[in-house]
Amino acid sequence: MKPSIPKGTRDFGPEQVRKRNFIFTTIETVFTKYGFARIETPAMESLDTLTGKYGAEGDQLLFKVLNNGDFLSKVEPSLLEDKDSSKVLPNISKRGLRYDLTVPFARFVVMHQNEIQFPFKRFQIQPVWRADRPQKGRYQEFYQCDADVVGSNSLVYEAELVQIYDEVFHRLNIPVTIKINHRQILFGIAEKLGIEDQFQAITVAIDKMDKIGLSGVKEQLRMAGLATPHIEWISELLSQPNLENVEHLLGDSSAAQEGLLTIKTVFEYLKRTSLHQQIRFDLTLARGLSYYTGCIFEVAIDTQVINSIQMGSLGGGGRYDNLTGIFGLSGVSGVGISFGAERIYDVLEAIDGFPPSTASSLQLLICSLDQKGLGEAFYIAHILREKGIHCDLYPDAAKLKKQLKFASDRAIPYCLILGSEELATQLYTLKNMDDGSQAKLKLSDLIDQFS
RNA sequence: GUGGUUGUAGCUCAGCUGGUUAGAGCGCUGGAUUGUGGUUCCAGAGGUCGCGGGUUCAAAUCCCGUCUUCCACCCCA
Repeated sequence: MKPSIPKGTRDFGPEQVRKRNFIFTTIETVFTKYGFARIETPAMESLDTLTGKYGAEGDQLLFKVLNNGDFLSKVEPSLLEDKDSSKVLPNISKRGLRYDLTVPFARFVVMHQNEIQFPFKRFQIQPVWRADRPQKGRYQEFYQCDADVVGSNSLVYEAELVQIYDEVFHRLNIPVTIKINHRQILFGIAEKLGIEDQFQAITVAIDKMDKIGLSGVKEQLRMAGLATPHIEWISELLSQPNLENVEHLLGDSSAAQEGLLTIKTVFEYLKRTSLHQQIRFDLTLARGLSYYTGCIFEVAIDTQVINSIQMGSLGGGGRYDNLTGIFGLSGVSGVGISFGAERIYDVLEAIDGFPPSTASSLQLLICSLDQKGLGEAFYIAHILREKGIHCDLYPDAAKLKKQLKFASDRAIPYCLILGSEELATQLYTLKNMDDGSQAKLKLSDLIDQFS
């Protein structure tokens, strides 16, 4: 059979793993510095835990795991005849692959609430799975890097998370804009116009601003059934999207007031920190229909600095008031952010931003010209490794040409050559692969040179 | 989920409206150099043309299905 892997999944070779780890360890370092502790949760969760948390569309994108055993025999024959998948599904699948890290985390918090000290700061870097249609930068298996704080309403965490975004992208050397908004400000628009029931339609339309422009948003609102004066009013609001103007136009909405105050407080906290990245209030940021209730964040490439790459958001997050409520623990507020590692990878690849590969961690390769030399090479490798020297031996007494090419291809800086002459004199030929020079050394001198 | 797109040697790609043994560059292997790589020269190996079916005297080429890739929606990281 021809080997293949499922669509939207990937293998990672050594070089890709190195580059990915550069991203992961950078994120981990910063998370840890801010006091977040790493946890891990299983790839599979009970389907009960996952379904209904991501909306009807999200449920469609969940990967379900079939029950073990003869699962069909336990299903009512009438159910099978109806061919209604949604009815049969609960009978044949109890588990699914996690869709994100936030819901499993909420489950974790509720299950371990008695062991956890609040506010609890945790981070998690693990793969998640979505049965989405793949595109470039969108996969069915991909990693998320999440940091969340639960059990506190304090806005210092909003400010901290902004700092984390700032520092991670500074360390990765990617210029970004950190956008911040507040759900209550968006709700204020609907409230002010007295059309609270249209809140979702309004946010979905506004969210597309940077993609389809003001006229496109107006068209969307029209299709959603908003009255023309309302559309014009929203249009005016969107064309003056700085904090002062929004305050002026929305100030008499109580919801918007709360949101505006929150944003101002966060900016106040950040005022005396030296941020490297652009941070901007952005009224058009809406973050879909997800569970956020307070501040929302999104990170995108700073197009003022880099305009050559089209790339969606590199991260997002926000505050959710009652995430653990569905698992029976109410009154726990949380705020969190996520990094899109796959997209960050693509950006770093595009701007050539990865640190240069030290192609080999090996300091030297031991080459032997005959069987006797190979035995000696094995022994010398053992001695050198005991001294902590990174070395390897070519596994056969192949042609020297082949062995040197092997070292050359792997950018190993030195080769030690063991032939009959070297064995007889106990003086080993050390070849510098950079300039081609050679020297004869005793084993003790060799150890001195490399340790 | 809707509409479109892609698949030829290890890699990047040619192959026009169907017509003999499907090509190139790079890479790989061997030799020039029987103990010296990264340069050069010479030679060689390597392909179920994504998979399955159909049309035809004849299919990499046309048709259908399927998988995969990428794109636009939807949504999202």
